[in-house]
Amino acid sequence: MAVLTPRSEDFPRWYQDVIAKAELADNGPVRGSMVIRPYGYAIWERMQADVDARIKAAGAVNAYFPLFIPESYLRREAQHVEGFSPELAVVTHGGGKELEEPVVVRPTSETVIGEYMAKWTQSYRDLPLLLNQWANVVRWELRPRLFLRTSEFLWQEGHTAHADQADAAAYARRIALEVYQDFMVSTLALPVFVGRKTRKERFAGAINTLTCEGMMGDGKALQMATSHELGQNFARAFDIDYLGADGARHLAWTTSWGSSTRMVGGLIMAHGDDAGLRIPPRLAATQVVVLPVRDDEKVVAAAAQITAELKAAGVRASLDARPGLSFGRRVTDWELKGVPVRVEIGPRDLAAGNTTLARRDTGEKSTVPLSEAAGRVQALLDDVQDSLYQQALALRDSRTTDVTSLDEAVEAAATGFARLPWRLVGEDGEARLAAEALTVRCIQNPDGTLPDGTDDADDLVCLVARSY
RNA sequence: CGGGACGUGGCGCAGUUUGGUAGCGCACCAGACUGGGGGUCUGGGGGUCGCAGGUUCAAAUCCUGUCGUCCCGACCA
Repeated sequence: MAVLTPRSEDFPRWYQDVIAKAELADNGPVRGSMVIRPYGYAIWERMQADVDARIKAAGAVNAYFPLFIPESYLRREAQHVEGFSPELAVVTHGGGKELEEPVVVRPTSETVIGEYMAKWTQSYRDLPLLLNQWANVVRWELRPRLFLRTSEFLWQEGHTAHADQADAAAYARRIALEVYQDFMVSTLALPVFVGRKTRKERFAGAINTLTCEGMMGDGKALQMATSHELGQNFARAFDIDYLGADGARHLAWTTSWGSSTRMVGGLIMAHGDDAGLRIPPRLAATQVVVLPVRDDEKVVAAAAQITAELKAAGVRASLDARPGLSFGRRVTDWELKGVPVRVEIGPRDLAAGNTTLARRDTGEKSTVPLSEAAGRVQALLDDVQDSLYQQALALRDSRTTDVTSLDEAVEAAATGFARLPWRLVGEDGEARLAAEALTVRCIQNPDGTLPDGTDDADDLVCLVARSY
């Protein structure tokens, strides 16, 4: 009687089981809405704190813009409104009356922020203007999946204005690499392919979209974050211009970039196993749980002491001495929740002056003297962080196949990613792939780095996969 | 919007064919024994059977209508 549906049997079902059993989220009352439970929200808060610090390190500052946007704003940028219209939630009534102009619930904030950027940008001295906001957005979804695709989700959206295209392009690139990729690699222990989206897959209104694509446990791709060069499209629509040093008026160049609660879904699917979630130590709100094996005064006292020592050493540790729950039950609970390391202590350990350390990533256990426990735990946490990354990387490498034709790509993408020269695909190829439920996830340089600009140089490669 | 299924305690389901006054597993509550990988036992609480009509002595079950949900085909962090 397994706790969860095995991943190999039914991956989507496994995903839902993990969310329910680890108490991450529930469906909301309105179809497509999501209730994020405390344990799931704690994961998001840790992600937020880390991403927020990186955004600030990149020079952007936080602000807040309204949830309601005049419908007319959306219309000002043709591609933008075309891209978002089908998924807009529109408010037609307020205060008991029909509104003269409907307002939309923001699906993203380029338009309102553009309006204010235009006010705030007078001189070249006001640039670059680097803004970010943490907010909820609404995109009415027909096929909701908790964390991955819900009608309302939480995210961070950055919006910047620059004096010239090169500066805007460099910033969009910097965000993709230094904020998103580095966060995913260093904190989420998740390797990502960073590349450029095809013209077809671009954000509505962008001239270039950069993406971080992760591989999930079933070989499907998940777009984990995106960074867009918006060219002068929004600057033109919202009159974001400035007086240059040359005394002439110039149109600004803008960017936008976002990462969302979808990353929680990526975390689950990239690292989870048949026993539940596996949270990388650097992300985990609880890094270590200390479990007394029996409800015995001495054992519990020893467990409490280890917990205190760990905390004093800077480890995020907690004690689980809940009476009435068997040891096995508590172990299973924390495995489901993905806590990286367990410290177990029972009468036998105590008599020998030992404690048992168990790592979540491999299940491996070791016995160490009580006096050394705190120090060993620190080292173990570093090990788990590294090992989760290596496991995710090994999976991705083993399921990424270099191919030389579209037919081979279709075959390889049945189980993972196919990499092939972009010139073999092109827009016609994309249409053919779409018929097989496949998409070009991103375009890269042959060495896997992010291409500069948007030119279709001859040697570019692309990654093709099924995706969420 | 086109095709398929389903609505029965919190969750998952049986019961519907052949009407007889609602049951199982998990979860929950109380107590006891337990505790080195989802423990056992005893007792207990909780359901207008989606909704509205109708047929009948009697409806979860039959009839009509209605609402909702889920799955499959065009977009998306």
